[in-house]
Amino acid sequence: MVVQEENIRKGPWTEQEDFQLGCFVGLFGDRRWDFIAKVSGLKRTGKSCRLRWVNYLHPGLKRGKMTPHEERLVLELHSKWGNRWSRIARKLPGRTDNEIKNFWRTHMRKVAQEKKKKDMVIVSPSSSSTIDSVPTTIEIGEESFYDTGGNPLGKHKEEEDDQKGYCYTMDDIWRDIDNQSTNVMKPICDEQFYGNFSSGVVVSPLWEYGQYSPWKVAEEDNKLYGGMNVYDHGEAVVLIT
DNA sequence: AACCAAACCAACCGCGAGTTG
DNA sequence: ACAACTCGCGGTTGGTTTGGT
Repeated sequence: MVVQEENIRKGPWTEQEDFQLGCFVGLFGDRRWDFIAKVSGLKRTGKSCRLRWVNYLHPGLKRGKMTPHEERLVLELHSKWGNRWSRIARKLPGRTDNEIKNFWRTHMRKVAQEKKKKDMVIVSPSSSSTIDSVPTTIEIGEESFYDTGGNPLGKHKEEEDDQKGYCYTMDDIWRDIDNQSTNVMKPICDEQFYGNFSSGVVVSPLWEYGQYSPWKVAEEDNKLYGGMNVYDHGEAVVLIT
C-alpha cells in the first residue's frame, strides 16, 4: 500500500527508488538522510531513507535465515542486554536490529507456546493428556513476555541486572535451539546485494564513503564491554568466550 | 482447490539523545 | 544556555507468504 500525503511516499520501496537511494548514498555517504532525501528526488522522508538503507540496501547485509550460531549469539546477548536490539546487532555483522528483533519475537513465541503446552500438562494432570486440552488454571502472560524480551518480571535494565528473574533458563533455550538445529542452513553471503541492481551500476561497499560504520561502533562497544567478540568490518565473526 | 491461521518481514511511528547555530 | 533540527532506537503495525485442514 502506498499512501500519498503531502507528496510523501509511504509503503514498500520500488526497485527504482532503491537504485536512486543507493546512488545518492554512494555520493554523499550514509549520514545526512534528510539531505539525501531531498537531493535524490525521492518523495521519502530522511528517516524512511535511512531505514531502507540500514535494513535492506546496505552492502554488508546478509540474507536468509539465521544460522544456529547466530541464534545462540542473539539469545546469549539478549540475556545480557535485554531488548537492546541495535547493540545486539552490532555483534552480528550483516544482521540488522530489525531482523534480530523479528527473529526474537518469532523464536520467543515458539518457546512460549512450547512452555505453555508443557505447563498445561503439568498443571492439569487429571485432564486429558493431550496437549490440545484446555488449560484449567495457569496461563503464561504472552504479551508481557514479548514486551520485556523474555523477562516477565519487569523491564530490562543494563548489564548489572543480568540473569535476574527469568522464567526460562538458558538451558531451556539451548535445548530448544538444539532441537531446531537439525535443520541446519548455510549462511548466505553478502554478494546478494550486488545482484540487487540489475542495471549494474552499484558499486563498492559504501561504508568506505562515510566516517560512520556500525562495525566501528562495535569496536568501541568491544572496548566498553570487555571485548567478548571481535570482528573486522563484517567479514568474519570470531567469537572469543 | 479453497480457506484460514500462523509465521515472517518490511516499514512506520514516537520518543529521546545528540548536534548545531 | 537554549531552541531547533537530525538521527537512531525500540515498539508496533500491516501486508505477504507458508503451512495445515
